[in-house]
Amino acid sequence: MRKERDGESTKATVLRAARQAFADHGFAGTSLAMISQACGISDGLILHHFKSKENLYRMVQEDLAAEYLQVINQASARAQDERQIALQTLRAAFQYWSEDTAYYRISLWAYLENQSALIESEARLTAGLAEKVKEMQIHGQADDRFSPVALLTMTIGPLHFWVRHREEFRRTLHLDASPEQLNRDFEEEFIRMIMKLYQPLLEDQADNKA
Amino acid sequence: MRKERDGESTKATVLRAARQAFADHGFAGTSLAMISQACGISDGLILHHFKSKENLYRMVQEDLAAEYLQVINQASARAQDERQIALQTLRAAFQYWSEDTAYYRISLWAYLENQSALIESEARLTAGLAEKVKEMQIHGQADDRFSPVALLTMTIGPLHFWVRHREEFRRTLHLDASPEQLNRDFEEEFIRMIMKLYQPLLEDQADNKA
Amino acid sequence: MRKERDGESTKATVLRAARQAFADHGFAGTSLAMISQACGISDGLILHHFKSKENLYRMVQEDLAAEYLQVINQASARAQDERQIALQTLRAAFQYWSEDTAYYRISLWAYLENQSALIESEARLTAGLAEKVKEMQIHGQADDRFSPVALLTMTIGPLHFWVRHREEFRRTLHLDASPEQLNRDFEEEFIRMIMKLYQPLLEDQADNKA
Amino acid sequence: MRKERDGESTKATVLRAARQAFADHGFAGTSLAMISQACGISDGLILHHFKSKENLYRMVQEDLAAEYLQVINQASARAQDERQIALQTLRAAFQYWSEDTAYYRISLWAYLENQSALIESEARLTAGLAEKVKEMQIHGQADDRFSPVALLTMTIGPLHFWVRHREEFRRTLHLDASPEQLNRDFEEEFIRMIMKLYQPLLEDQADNKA
DNA sequence: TATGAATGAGGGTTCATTCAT
DNA sequence: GATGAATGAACCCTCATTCAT
Repeated sequence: MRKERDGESTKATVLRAARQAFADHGFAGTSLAMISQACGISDGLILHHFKSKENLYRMVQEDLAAEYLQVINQASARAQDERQIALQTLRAAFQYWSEDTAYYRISLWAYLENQSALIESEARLTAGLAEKVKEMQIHGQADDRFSPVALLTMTIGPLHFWVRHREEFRRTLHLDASPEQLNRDFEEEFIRMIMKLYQPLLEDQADNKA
Repeated sequence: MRKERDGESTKATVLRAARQAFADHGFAGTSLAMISQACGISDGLILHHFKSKENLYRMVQEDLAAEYLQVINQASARAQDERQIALQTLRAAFQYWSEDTAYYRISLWAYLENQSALIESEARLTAGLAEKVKEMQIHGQADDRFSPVALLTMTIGPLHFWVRHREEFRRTLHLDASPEQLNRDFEEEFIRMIMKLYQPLLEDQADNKA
Repeated sequence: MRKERDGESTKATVLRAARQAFADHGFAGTSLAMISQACGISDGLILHHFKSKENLYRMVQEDLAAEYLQVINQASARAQDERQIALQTLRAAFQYWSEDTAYYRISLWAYLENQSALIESEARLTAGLAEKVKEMQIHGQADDRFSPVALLTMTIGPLHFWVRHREEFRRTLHLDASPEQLNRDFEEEFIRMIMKLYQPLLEDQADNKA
Repeated sequence: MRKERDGESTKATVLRAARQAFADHGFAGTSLAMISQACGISDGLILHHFKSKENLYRMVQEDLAAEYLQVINQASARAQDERQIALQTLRAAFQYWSEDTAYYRISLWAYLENQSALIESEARLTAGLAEKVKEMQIHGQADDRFSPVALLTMTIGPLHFWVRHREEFRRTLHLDASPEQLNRDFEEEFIRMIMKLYQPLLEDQADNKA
């Protein structure tokens, strides 16, 4: 059948199918046969290009990490006003995860399966974000009574939680909006909640306290 | 070898080992042989007691769900002051997850592997919590400019995130406290952040706005 | 549950269930669990009474052989006219097989599975029948140009074949009679065919030949 | 070990061994390990080529059905005189079954195990034969006082019975001819019996009756 | 007599991987 | 680059049988 002899396009095809399969079933739950069937490329050839299943998994993860990083970076680059960088980044992350759960799911799988490749990429990202929060605190843009790590946790944690549970919410709480509408609504609420949380103590409040 | 002939204790032994194994490696990643080796009970016997691997998994999940529910209920029962129920529940959940990640991990696995047993138990729990948040809003104990779902997401999401990433934080941010200390510190910070987030608009703030 | 402590009735219950199961699925295809489930008696107890699965199978076969022998003997005993013994026997066999195929099926299984218990009982029966055919030939009641074995084969073979294929005939040849009616019709035709086949050469035919 | 890398020959080898094994022990009684050992091909590879044990069984049956059909068709094609087609077919079937009981046994297994693949092929064959018997009756070559189905049963039934019991006959009736001789003798007797049975009523007999 | 706990072997099947073509 | 034949280990599960109770 497939005799195109184009290694690169073959690899890309495999990576696409593998990403979906790994996202759906994790590393252990995905067999090369599944990927092979999904993209019409014999498992022999898959192994020829990627050495081993584990290596293929790693490449999928690296691909995803790079893609995600790019999305985040582009978002902060797009922000003209420097004060809006944080906001833009947040929105970009939210939208990226909302639209395609592959990254979110594979990142979860990787965590559970102790596959560290993705984890490390995420760790670097987190460290960068923590640094930015600290800067915001220094510039009086974030409440400095909380540690950067704590604020970060309050920021990203809900995003993860939302992506994972939004459908369940819709079902069990009988919310009647469409998934898309629900998502947009939450995004706005989320931004407002984050702003309330981050808002530094107002002077008059500080006075009140005294 | 094993000649105890006590079905109940055998089942308990298996359940304990299975919980650990499933938490560590998920359903697909756990083989009966692993469990068998971990608890010294032949896989034939495991199947004799639990019919199938899937059923064993389900029972592990049911066990966990019941255990967690009990912890939560006991916590809210212990609270003397009615206003503190929410706080107590939050602390109990935080501590339960912090001490033993089995529940958290298996719940994640179940989500990823589309095993619905645990999911449904969680869905019921979430619905109950959303109801409580709504009541808090009615009684003026929570900011009613946000939807209950949104507040809930901002509450539980960070908990999940913390449990999952605390070690990574310690490593990449070079935090020098012990894991236990770090955990206690975060708990306090977390409570304070939640309180800030939930705090209803003060009247004078409302005035300021106007 | 079952605490009647009546070994004999237990054995009988097991034998009944086992006969059906073995008839349906053969020796290899029947598991003790199937029998156990069918009659509500634990497989431990089944083995306690019958030593082994193989022995249980043998007992089922012996039961069947004895039962069949009795039917045949009673038939020939009922025949008042000595000349009708053969006919009665034939009819009895036909009816026994037609009503309950357990004997027929288990006899087939035994043949295929090289389980000799039933085979030997059948062999003795066949030898007896061959002897009777020889006597009929001596008394001028059967065509003596054919060997007893050949006549016997022409007599019993069709019976077996009919029992096995009657349903298939009904289906593929679109015969519209009820199974019971079809069976009765064939029985009569069969008797007539056998009589034609057995009929000794008439004298005038012999003359014609000369 | 096996490094031939010739899929077709491998499949043929497996089919040969499988045919024997299934004929000997039936579907349930045959394990892939048995076949694997018999032909020196690992069960993994067997499954690679045949997908499943059940599918392998089906292919064995299809092979046999095709082979048998060919034998039958060739026999009737060989007959020069049109009146001898029936006879030739009968002889061919008799010889095919006598020489190799694989077809006969597997057909029996299939009947007992309710595996319909072979059954249907046989059903078609039987329907065709019934049609031919009817034609013979129309052309005055077969006694039309009997139904085609009845005549067919009297024809094929004894063949089956003979193949199954000839050895038993030899043993219990102390026949001293060789198996081959016995077989040839029976074939001739069988043909003569069939001819007597099929012979239409002679006119003078009809007269005698009147 | 009766149960069911316990075992160990073997069942069919899937799997990642190797290798000849 | 591409296929699919071939392997062997591991998978879940079923089985007949033993044995403590």
